Amino acid sequence: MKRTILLYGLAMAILIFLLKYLEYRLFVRDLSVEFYVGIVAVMFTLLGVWAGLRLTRKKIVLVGPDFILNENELLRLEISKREHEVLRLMAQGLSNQEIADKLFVSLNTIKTHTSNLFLKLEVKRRTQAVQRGKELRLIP
Amino acid sequence: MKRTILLYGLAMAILIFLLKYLEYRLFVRDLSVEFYVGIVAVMFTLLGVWAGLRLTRKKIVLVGPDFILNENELLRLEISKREHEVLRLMAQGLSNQEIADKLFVSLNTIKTHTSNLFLKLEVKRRTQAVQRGKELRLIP
DNA sequence: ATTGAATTCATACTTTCGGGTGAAGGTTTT
DNA sequence: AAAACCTTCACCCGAAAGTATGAATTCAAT
Repeated sequence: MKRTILLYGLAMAILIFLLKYLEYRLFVRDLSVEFYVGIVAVMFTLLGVWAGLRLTRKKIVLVGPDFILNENELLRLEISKREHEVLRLMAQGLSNQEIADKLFVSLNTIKTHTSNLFLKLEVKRRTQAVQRGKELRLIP
Repeated sequence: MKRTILLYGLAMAILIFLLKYLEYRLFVRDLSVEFYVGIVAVMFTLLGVWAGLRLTRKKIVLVGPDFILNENELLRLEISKREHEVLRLMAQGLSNQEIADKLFVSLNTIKTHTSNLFLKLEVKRRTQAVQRGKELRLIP
């Protein structure tokens, strides 16, 4: 905050210096006052934008879509589409049987997928898999 | 966005009108150019601050501590301290046995706690309990 | 002091999970 | 075509999780 104020003051000083310089140059050359005012207006608008954002920057953060799939990790860990899908459903608290029903495959198939997932994610339990999946942004 | 630009334009128009008015008044009264420029600078600085914040406002959000315990829900659901603690550890991917070891109690005790938690949270599995716990802000 | 809730533990039983192995059918790549 | 990979499924086994019931202990509140 103190730093921001100092920076603002510094910027102000530089601008005032520039303005004085412009004032000297432009008045000597007899340019219109409107043009001069325009430059002042533009410069201070930009300064205002900059200062305003700077003053609030520490409290703000960009908000994008709150989940962006990390496809690199999927590739790196060699997780297939089906496995990814199973991981998603697992993260929703479904049992293997429920996942099997939802995907119209057998319970054994899901077990295979989950086992492979645990290997690839280097975890031992589904709760940990969900955690890890979220950490790596594989699931929301 | 379109609205913002329109508002900015409108504000600009008003300011320009005011400036013209000031220009007329001040020059008639023979006030210094520096004073005039100062007013322009201040106004456009403020305009810049306002416009800058406005242009980014939709993308920003206040950042506080990222977890605030919802004690009301704990009371409402009649979840005891011990149960809450178990829920926390459960959310960290620990098995019942690991939780038991960490709390220096028997496995059976943890099972009792988890069972009661599932009843109170109205879920059937630990993965769902973790989900629910996060939804209700009982755990980070 | 008694009531009531919380915590602890046990036993017994069922269900779900997870590990290991193997294998058939399909697709893609080489 | 052959190799490599994905998906599917099966069977077995042990471990973990979850359900039900009952009970002893502690601790706060009435």
